[in-house]
Amino acid sequence: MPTDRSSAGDPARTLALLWREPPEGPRRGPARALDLDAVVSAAVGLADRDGPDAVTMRAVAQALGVAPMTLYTYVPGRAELLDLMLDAVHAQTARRDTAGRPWRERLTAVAEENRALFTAHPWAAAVSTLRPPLGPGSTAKYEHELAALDDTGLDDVERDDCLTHLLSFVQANARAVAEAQAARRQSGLDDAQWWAAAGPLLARVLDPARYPRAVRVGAAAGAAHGSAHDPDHAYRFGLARVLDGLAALIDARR
Amino acid sequence: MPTDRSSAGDPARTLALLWREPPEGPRRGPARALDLDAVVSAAVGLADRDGPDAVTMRAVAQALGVAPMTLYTYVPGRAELLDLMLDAVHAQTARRDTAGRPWRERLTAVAEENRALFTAHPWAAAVSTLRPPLGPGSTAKYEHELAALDDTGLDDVERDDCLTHLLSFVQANARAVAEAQAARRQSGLDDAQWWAAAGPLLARVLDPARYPRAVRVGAAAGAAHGSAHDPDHAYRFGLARVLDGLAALIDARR
DNA sequence: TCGAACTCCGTACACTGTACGCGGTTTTTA
DNA sequence: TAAAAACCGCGTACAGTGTACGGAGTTCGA
Repeated sequence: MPTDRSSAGDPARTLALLWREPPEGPRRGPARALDLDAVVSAAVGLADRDGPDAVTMRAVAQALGVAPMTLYTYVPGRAELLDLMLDAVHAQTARRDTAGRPWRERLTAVAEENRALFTAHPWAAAVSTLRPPLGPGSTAKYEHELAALDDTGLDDVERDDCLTHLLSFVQANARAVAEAQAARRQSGLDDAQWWAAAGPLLARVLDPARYPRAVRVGAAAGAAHGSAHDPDHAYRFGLARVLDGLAALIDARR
Repeated sequence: MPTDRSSAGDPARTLALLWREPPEGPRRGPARALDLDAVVSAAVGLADRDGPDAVTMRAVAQALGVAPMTLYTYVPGRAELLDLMLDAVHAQTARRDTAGRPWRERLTAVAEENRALFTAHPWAAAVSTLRPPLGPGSTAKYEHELAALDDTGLDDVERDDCLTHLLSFVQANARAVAEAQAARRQSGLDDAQWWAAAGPLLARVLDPARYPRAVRVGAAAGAAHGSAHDPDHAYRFGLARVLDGLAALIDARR
């Protein structure tokens, strides 16, 4: 009987994989054909190209030229694979050195780096970050990002709060982008086609007398950016607001 | 041959359902056993109790005492059902009248109302709001929330920007709550059990020399709120920051 | 009166994650 | 040196998902 007890959802097992800690004791049996990194990077490649839903165990296996069940000797299950994927891309993110620059510029760089991550890996926005993988990649990322809050006069708890707030904003924005992408992929309709189909009915049903502000503001917003919602604009607007909000806290501290 | 062309993903069809516009022309065939509201509220009940994944077509059908395929005479598919569910709960949200109060109080009320919505219906945070259902419920909600930005000196586009920013924050926070709930439901581990299992390995691997800020700040944050991440605290902190950020814009306008 | 349109729905299909167990390979132990 | 134990790869199978298709029964307009 293997020493594996209820493998799925075991935090220790997942962490051991994240940190690439080989199970203690001597190994027997035939040499492995693959290694964990190969599995993870095949999955990342799939997700980058075809979206998060493309990461099925069968698809990853096929990309690697093995049978689906073979993956389970490398990874306890799909959920853990996603954790590993996230930590892997966290490890690869560019980290600008902004030491000595003003805090606003440093935090802007952090936001930009995260935005770049989500641009390169849109699926990453969709996987939960609440309880982050806590692997080497995520930890290094966290360390780097905390450095941007050095010399702000904030205490440790506040630094975590500020960083969480900033990253949560960037992630929310990235999710909006990813959802728009997914919606287009599934429906096969771009924004113009959607409005062409929906417009007549909406015009009949959106009574300006009943919804004066909604109709007016909706039309203005739609005209300003080309579409109903422009995530790029929302990012620029939102980032400025977030930094202004943090400024009220940080500049008061010193 | 029915007049239905490629029913799934047809915006006009979905909008007609949202606004409860009966298809034109006379109806034949036997009287319907259910109506759309019954289907939607059965689905909402299921989601409220058992989470969004519990809303399967088979489960909804069983709750209503009909065969699964029967649902498809009321709703084009699961995606549209989710849109209808969202619009339904949007229609039911409490809307405080804060006319005459200062803008900060009005926006706080809007945030609070949305938070209450997500508390009552955690699944709602998970469904995309990028391109909102645009049904009567969502439209009335939008109208109400825009009223909170009356007399702020902002132009129409800015009002939409500000509201989107605020709501996006509240939704991101609600998603964190929902994800934590889902993680607990699936793993069967509460926060203490997770740390008990993960702690030893983390202690060995999180080298304070390599990750000085991460270890220090992580520990401080974990000690401050009981757990690794406290969404309640994040909400209070974040809302204050968001309002401060908007203040920099609004107070400059007048 | 008859066909069209509509009802509800049984069956079937493609797809998912993954439990179980088998045969072969390698290392450790007796 | 032989047996046992642990491991690899993986074929098969199962429960679950959304939903396409088409049939049987019902109601209405022509």
